[in-house]
Amino acid sequence: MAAEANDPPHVLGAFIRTQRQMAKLSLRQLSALAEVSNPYLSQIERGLHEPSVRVLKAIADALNVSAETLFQQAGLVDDAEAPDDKATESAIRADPRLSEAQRQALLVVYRSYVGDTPAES
Amino acid sequence: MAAEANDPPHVLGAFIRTQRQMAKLSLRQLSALAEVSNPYLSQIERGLHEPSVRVLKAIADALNVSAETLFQQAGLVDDAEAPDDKATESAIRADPRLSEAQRQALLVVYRSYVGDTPAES
DNA sequence: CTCCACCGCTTGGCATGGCAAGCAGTCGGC
DNA sequence: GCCGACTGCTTGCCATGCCAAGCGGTGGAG
Repeated sequence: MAAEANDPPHVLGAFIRTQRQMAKLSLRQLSALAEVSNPYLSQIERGLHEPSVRVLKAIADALNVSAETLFQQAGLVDDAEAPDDKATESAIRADPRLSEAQRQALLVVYRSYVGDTPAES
Repeated sequence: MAAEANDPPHVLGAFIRTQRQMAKLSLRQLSALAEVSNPYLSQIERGLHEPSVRVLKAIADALNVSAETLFQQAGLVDDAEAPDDKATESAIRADPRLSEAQRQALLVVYRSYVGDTPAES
């Protein structure tokens, strides 16, 4: 009953490793960018440790991913929180710098990403 | 001269304490809700410790504030620059429903619309 | 083949996170 | 007066985060 996939640190580590490899970085390169030691990064990637906020942020920065994304992987947005589904859409709608056409285009793209059909409700 | 205000843990602690008092909760009550020990919560509020991700999330939950808000107080969102102009960009960055690739793509499109070059780092 | 540079991983140890137990102070009832 | 029940805080102590040093393995240059 290893249940690897349910282990939060394990999931986070796998995600980080994947991101690192996609960015074509070696473990040491990333560790240098994030200013953490290379052994510790290795341990994080293999799920042996749950990194602190500071380290998590540093890694997110070095990988050019948003910190929120990593926090999500770290298992902290599991249920009770309202994920604020509408936040992005609202922001796009309210943005004064967009023309109407641009606004519509952006919304279409965004909805296709999140799998939200305009809803014929 | 203890630069209290600049100490990330100190700021975070003060914020938590304020939120707790606004919610009319005693220290022990909040500690029970968040499932952390009351002495430790006391230490966090006074800036003596920097809580882990797990504890931070638990406290955010118990206080009914978004985890993101606490992370911001914890000093890990140095992107920050987001007055009015950046509302849309922030929303995209924070959106949990986007994959990293999608997030980047959306940002590129948005920036091309508003004529904003990445500018930073 | 030897050497050097890189890869990722293991090990020991110090610093910090986090808790159980116990402290002093305040308030209301007896 | 004395007593519980509440407030927040201090003090050991163990578990964990995090790093310096060193390991074996691979691949190209001499």
